[in-house]
Amino acid sequence: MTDVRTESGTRARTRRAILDAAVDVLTADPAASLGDIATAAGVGRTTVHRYFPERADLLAALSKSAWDQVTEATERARPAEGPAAAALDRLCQEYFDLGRVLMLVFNDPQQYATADWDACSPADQSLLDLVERGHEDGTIDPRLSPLWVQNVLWSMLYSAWQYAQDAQVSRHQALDMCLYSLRKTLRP
Amino acid sequence: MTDVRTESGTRARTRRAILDAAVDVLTADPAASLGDIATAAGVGRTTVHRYFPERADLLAALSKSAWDQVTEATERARPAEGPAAAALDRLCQEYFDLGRVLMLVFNDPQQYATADWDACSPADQSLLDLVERGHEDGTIDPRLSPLWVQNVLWSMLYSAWQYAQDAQVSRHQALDMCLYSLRKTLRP
DNA sequence: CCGTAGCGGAACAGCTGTGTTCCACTCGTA
DNA sequence: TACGAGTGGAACACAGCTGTTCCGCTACGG
Repeated sequence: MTDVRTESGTRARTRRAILDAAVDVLTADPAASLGDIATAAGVGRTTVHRYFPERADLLAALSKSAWDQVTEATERARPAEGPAAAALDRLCQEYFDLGRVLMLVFNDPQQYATADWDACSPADQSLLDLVERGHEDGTIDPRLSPLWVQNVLWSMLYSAWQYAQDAQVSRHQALDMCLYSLRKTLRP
Repeated sequence: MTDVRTESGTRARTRRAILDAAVDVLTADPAASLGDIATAAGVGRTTVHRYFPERADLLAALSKSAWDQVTEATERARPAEGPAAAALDRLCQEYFDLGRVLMLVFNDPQQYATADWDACSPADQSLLDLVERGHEDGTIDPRLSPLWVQNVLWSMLYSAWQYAQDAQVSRHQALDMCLYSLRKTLRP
């Protein structure tokens, strides 16, 4: 009945509306109340509680949603194919498109850290593997450890999102800058 | 009487203790209560209110403190002397030492945005000037706009702090990685 | 030794967010 | 038309944080 997968069409739709609104509102103000989220979703606060009994449940669902999106994006980028540097390029582009959803799990990781997320996720792992492959095939600077590359990739993405907001620059241009800089950094 | 500059020795000391504790606690949990901060400072909650009547006053003082530290660090780096790339190196090192204080104003800029801070501060401005100088003297890649360099610098610093925490890596090594990567990115 | 500066703690009222319950409303559909 | 699913809103109790007041304590200097 309450199983997500066997939900009716309407229920699934309002559930999504709430989650989407939560992303919008919480990125703007991480301490926003459930009332704010409900309003943004065009929904009563009661309804929010119907779908997510406690605040933590909503946050967990949000975290899982983000996790799923990252996993899908990672698969789309086919990180194991071709030269490592090129694969990392694809990965970067895919992640960039996810946008705001990821700003959340960045800014307060401890908020959204659930059982799924805290451990080294498959997506994280495939990135680390990718970097090691790059060390071997000579397309990534061996002085840069996988963990450091991971850090730089994410923070560079963060920069790009910020840049697209602050400067009057298209998302495409911001991504270009990001890729250009990242390539220079990783180049052997 | 309540003027910060004419405070007695003891008052100045407890004021600092509260501010320091606030940095510690708020970096760990941005939504921490005043009680938590008071406890961390080894001080009664009443005392906190004696120095900072409202929460906003404490946050403003924190913001101002961070602002002052950034300004001092910027001056120490002498951003207008020598080749631009080298000056930016010095700037990066100075900023890195400020550490956690800056994580605060990053993570929720709208929290700490005061009249001083929101406008383009002298520190920000001298960084932007520095990059333009680098374009002219040929030590910084002209394809990278000043604003983008600013974004990258800060997020690279953030990476380094994160890296020093997560990986079992000394702060010095993290800074080395940061500088190495930044140099590669900015190189013409 | 006394007075004052500085502090801690208890107590209080007010506010905001949360979680819950209950009732009424509006749709589709059998 | 009657029914049930899905919803919104009002109302409530509860908890936590905040800001304030007041009282008692300690330490230090004249």
